[in-house]
Amino acid sequence: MGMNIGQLAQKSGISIAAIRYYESLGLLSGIDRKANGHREFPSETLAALTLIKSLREADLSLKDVKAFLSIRGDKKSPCSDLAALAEQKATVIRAKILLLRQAEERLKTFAIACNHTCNQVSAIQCLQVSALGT
Amino acid sequence: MGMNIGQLAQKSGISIAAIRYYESLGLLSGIDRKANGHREFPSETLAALTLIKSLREADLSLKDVKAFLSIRGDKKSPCSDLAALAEQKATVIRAKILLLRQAEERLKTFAIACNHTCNQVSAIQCLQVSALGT
DNA sequence: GCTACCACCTGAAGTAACTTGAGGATCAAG
DNA sequence: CTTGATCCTCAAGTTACTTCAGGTGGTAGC
Repeated sequence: MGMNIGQLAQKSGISIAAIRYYESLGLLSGIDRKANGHREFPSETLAALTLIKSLREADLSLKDVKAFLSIRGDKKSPCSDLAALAEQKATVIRAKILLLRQAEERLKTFAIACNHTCNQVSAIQCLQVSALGT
Repeated sequence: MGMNIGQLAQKSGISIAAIRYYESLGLLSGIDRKANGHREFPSETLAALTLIKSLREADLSLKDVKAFLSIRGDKKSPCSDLAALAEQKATVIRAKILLLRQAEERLKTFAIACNHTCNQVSAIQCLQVSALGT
């Protein structure tokens, strides 16, 4: 049942150092030590790490992640707390997606404009041709 | 023509401290000082800051931004350098958008699942109901 | 002339989320 | 029994800033 940190890192796709860092922040619980001092993780830790990874990919701070995990761990917390937090964070993500889409669009049209005039003009003229940076 | 740092910050939406930081990294050029030591920025700086902001919103590192700016500033650089860089970064952004969309989707379905069972179960059951974190 | 206040200055330290490095112990294999 | 992989801790480095402390310059009101 118990896993060591290396296996956990491999299965979760999170680095060993990061796992230790999460533990130091109190995001992971129920971690035992073997006689030799090596960590022994319960299988729940993998689920927790997967959740952390998912939330981190959504650019939630570790503070937010901790809120999720602690609400999840607290049997008395009402469901609505989690739902509200999730909805709030989803809104933030939507805003970020919009910003990224704009940036992508700018870069794409910029590259196209660049290629149209390429070999004829210099980079600086290229940038003047496209709308980027103005 | 010349602007002071406060005006620049206001027009660009970038903090005064960040502008000074960008200057310290060599991203901004052509900055004079008045007799009293205050910075005096040429109007081009506003365009540069707008470009920086746009690229930073796309999560490009300041190192990447510097590459953009220096290729732009170098009259000898061929257009293709900039176009290639732009295309490469656009690809990275697309990948990020995908990740964010997945995360948003997960949070949304999670919130819905949560609300369905709300007031009936605790948060931990809520998380078990939804696919999040499994 | 003096005080208040605002915008500016510098240098240093703090923050988030890790990564990297140093130096040492342990374990599994040959 | 030594070699190499894995583990440990603690400290420092990284990125992109923000915040703080302490000081200067310019002007508006009294």
